[in-house]
Amino acid sequence: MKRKGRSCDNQDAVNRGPWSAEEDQILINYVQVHGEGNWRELSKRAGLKRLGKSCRLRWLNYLKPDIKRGNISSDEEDLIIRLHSLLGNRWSLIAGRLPGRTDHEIKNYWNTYLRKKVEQNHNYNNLPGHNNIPIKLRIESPRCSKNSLGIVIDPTKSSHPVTIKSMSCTEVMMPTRTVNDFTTSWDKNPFASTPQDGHGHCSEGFLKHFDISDVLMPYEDCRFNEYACVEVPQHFGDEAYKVIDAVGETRYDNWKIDDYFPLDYDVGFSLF
DNA sequence: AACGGGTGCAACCGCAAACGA
DNA sequence: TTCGTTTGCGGTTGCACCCGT
Repeated sequence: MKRKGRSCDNQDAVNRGPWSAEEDQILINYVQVHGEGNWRELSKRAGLKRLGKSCRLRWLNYLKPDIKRGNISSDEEDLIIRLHSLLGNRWSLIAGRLPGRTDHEIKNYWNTYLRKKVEQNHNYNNLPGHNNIPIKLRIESPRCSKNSLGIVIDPTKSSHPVTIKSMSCTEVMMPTRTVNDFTTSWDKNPFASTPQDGHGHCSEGFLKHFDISDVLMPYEDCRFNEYACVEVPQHFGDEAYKVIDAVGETRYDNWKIDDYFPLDYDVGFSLF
């Protein structure tokens, strides 16, 4: 890849390379007066010998006033790690959950620092089977009054507890089973005693803890690119469900009980 | 002081989606 | 619907800086 401080190719003295303070000021002044957008035209009108694309990048990642740069806090770091494990390299989505941070900065921070840190983290890199897979999944059911069911598996707890949060569901599903064992009957699900209100609805924000080994069967190296199955009670029949990931994005609109979820960060089951 | 390898950051590239005529 | 343009995104790379030898 060629990149020089000043281009000497035929593009009529288009500046490349690092921005000067003067160029920055021109861009800031112009955007303050005329606003963002139409970057190619903006570049011309502002008298910047830069490609429009370059102006956009410079503004969005460095010059925009509400941008926070540097000093990423441990909380932010933690959030980035969890979101990355959930979303993969979808930097814009990750940045969208860190106010003031840009995808650009997060990407760089990840590539230069966090990735190594995470790779060195034994807990992350040495997940023995399912036990340490943190999962957050929500299934929307047409039978639920508020259409939601959430499951969080927290690997930081020594006993691998699972937290279930059910919000106003008329019925609670047990959503996590791995593919190689379908023998455990639904009746064993720990939600049989889910508290309900007088109208047959589960109480808002209901939480229940139980051991993950009760609900997840061991599956050899069940990590990325493996498959897991979500099992629901028989009486849910062939209805289609909506599957939403931990950040609220719809993954499947018409998920059926026999469908599988790839265990990677593109769908419902994800590290987080 | 000189050199070389490692690191971090900013800028660029290619591609695809979104937009608008 | 088509097609050109703009925008957004993620990956890659150039280069300055640091540090050890």
